[in-house]
Amino acid sequence: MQARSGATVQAIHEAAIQVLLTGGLALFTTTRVAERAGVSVGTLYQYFPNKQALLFAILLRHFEQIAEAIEAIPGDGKPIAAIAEDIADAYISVKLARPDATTALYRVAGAIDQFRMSADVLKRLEAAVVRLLTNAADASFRQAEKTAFTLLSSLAGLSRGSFGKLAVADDALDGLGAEARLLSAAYLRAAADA
Amino acid sequence: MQARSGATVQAIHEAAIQVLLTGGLALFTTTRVAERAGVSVGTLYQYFPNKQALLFAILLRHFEQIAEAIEAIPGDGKPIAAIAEDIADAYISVKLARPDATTALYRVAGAIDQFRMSADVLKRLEAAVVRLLTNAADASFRQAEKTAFTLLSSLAGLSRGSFGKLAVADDALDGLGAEARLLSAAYLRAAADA
DNA sequence: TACCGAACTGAAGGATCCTTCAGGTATATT
DNA sequence: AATATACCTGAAGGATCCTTCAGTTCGGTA
Repeated sequence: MQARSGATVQAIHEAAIQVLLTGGLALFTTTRVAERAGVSVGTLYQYFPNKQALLFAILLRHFEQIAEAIEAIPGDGKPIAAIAEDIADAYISVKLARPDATTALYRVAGAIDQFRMSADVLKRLEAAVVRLLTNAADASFRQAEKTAFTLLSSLAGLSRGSFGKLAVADDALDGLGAEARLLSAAYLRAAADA
Repeated sequence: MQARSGATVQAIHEAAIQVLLTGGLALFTTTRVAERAGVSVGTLYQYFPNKQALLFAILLRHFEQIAEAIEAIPGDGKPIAAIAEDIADAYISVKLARPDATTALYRVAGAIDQFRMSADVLKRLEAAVVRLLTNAADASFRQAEKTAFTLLSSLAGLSRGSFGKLAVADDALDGLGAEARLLSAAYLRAAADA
């Protein structure tokens, strides 16, 4: 009995991403999403109180996936260089796993007050990085929170930039992983206490 | 005779930023912008063919300001460390000069197909950075374009993240300049040919 | 089979919004 | 002062869109 509804939510979720991908925010319509999901608008509203909530839900889930990926990194005292690459890999791998979803979500980001609505997930993300920094074998961080924030923000920027460029250059994603590792390692080395 | 219209365009421009700042994209309405600018909707449509064009215009101008700031950096062979800090300073200073405008524009970014609509300015930005990298006294860059892109993207991410955090933390901008310099210098050092 | 609740449908209400255009007002020129 | 030109006004047309809800279908149960 739950099977039906579960599949429906999943379908709506997926349809939302597709609609976002094809038409952007401007054509992101509850009716259109429902249609694409193969259900009626009424059904959509049975699972999401309003349009914003739907938008927020898919954004939230994406952040959670990134958080999970970073939390899954073993925390035993590895050298900072290794940690840096692990974080970069975790971050980028989630983005690359669903390039379409990633692209779609970058279009929503502006419309939603990201920090006010998903401050918890962002904190969780930051905490996951802080934990890794703190456990580094060969370095310590006086301002681990700030360092984690800068690292995550810059990785986000690089990712966003690369996916954005995809619209005009097919090879925009080439070497993204390598650049992310380079950036991550360089910054963490520099941010560590001398 | 041109004075009137010039002031009007300027007023609309400014009003657009304010409206964006108060209500976000959802409440960004041609009528509202016109009202805030102290003119009628008809006047707005005399200078901008449609809503998107207005949005695009303010986004474009912002990018141009950043490009100008980076192009203004002297290109004589300075060490890479100095160049890195110059770039970071130029970038961040534009953002900090009008924090409200910056915040407002980050909300538009998603709605507009950034790369398709302003590819020229972005290329110009990238070229300005490439020029500086090429003229560095103590380093050479095999892939100057890619390095410039990564640098700019990561700076954008850090800036965006910090301004976004402003909604929940008043001191989010503290130390932004220092972090940007640290990030920029660390990455460029690492990206330079060994 | 008859019944019940969960899940789903989709037309319609109510609210904006974008854009146009016929007409008004200010400034400059002759 | 009269005329031409540049600017500006704002009501209204036309198009969506979000959201609701009375009614229908489906899966399981007695």
